[in-house]
Amino acid sequence: MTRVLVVDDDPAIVRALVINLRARKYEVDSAEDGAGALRAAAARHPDVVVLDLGLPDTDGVDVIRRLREWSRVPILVLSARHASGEKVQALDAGADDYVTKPFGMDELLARLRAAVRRAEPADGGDVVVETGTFTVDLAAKKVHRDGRDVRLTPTEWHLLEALVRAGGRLVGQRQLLREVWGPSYGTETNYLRVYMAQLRRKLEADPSRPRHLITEPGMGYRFEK
Amino acid sequence: MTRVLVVDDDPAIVRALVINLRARKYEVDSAEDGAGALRAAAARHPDVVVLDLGLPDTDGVDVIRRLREWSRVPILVLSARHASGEKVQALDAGADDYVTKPFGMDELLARLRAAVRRAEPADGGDVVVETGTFTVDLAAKKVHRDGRDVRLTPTEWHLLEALVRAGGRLVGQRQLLREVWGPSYGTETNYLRVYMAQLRRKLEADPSRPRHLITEPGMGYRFEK
DNA sequence: CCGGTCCTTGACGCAACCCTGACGCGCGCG
DNA sequence: CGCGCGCGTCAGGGTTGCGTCAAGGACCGG
Repeated sequence: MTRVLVVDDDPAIVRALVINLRARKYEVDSAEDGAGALRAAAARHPDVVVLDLGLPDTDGVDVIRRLREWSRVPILVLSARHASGEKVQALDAGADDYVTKPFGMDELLARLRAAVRRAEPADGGDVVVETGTFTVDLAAKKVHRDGRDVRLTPTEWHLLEALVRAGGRLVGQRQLLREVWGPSYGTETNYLRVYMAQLRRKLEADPSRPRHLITEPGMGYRFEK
Repeated sequence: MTRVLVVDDDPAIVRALVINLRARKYEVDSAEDGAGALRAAAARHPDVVVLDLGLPDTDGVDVIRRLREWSRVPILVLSARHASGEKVQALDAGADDYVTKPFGMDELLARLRAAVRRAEPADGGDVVVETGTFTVDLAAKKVHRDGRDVRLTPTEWHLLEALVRAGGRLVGQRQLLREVWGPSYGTETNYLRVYMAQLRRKLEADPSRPRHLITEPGMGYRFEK
């Protein structure tokens, strides 16, 4: 879950933001001055900071600078000042975006999404699924087993991907055929038999007794961790 | 030097931006419609795009989406519309920032600096990638091998860069073609064969048995350390 | 005007992949 | 008990995809 730190000395604005963000499944912390903001940022490591420039104790730009000394968290500045000098200062100090009050909530949320989205892929969001015998990396399109890479043909990979993406649920033969071979297929269940066998030969410890690539007779197939 | 692509159908705005940017030592390209923008982006690989939403040929949001299919270049949207719906659309399509006309030049420049600054370290996590046989310096655009520089042609470099930037993930042939040759390509897989062979000849210890520039038959290519 | 570099394009051989048909087996049902 | 059905296995043949080489043309600098 994405964690947001909201910093503003106006309780009304904090409340409005907290309610809106929580409703959208963000995890929200808040602070009402610069010192509290820096403390909260250090303690909670938010994924994005919404920062009002007009704080009671510190100059907002100074808060940005202090934050930037050790963190790259996206900072979205909120300010009542329209003067371009303020904006330039804040942005050059390390802010990522600058929104003037009064602001539209949906615009702010969109800017927030943009800021978070940008920061994400740096971490590397590969989806890896592990079983007792092998490992599937959906992002890298790689399969690992016993410390070695397993070579899969395109069709084999598509089939495995469709099963793994289903996340343990049963996938009907029709659906499987459509996903892998295209929408005009649906009855060629022999394809499934052949390629499931090949997958099991490459991935299962005992291909004749599959533990992860399970067939549900008459219905379809299922991937189990 | 930072390369900027300016897209606007109003010559006055383009001229103003070009002059201001050039004065600040940016390298500037420009386009006046969506098609030209996509072409220029593919050909020149800008570090940031300034994009007007009101283009004559294409919907601006569509340009963003097309760009995002193959590129992560920061996009700064310029628009005369203040409606928040437009902003949300553009930002969610993949834009990084949204500025309404008329805009202050210094504010725009500050937002541009912010966008570029953000993008730099994201790519530059490991600017230098080493393998057992050769070294790729993404920042300096140089390849080292056995203590000497390897001379790569522009196309060879683009291809290598696209693979290395993927960080071990498989890159599909379509995507590779689009990133290197531009969005209008996608089926010319023979290009890939020729240039992969040249890269392997220059970089692999045994070009006929590549260890780092791997082909996954029917799917794409992969760079491995 | 000439030489070199780089990109594009075509042809060819070879390996790998996809499809297909045949067979065996277990199971349920008539 | 015989039969049909669904599934797993195997092997062969047509086709595709990949690597390689070489030639033609555009572009640039001398």
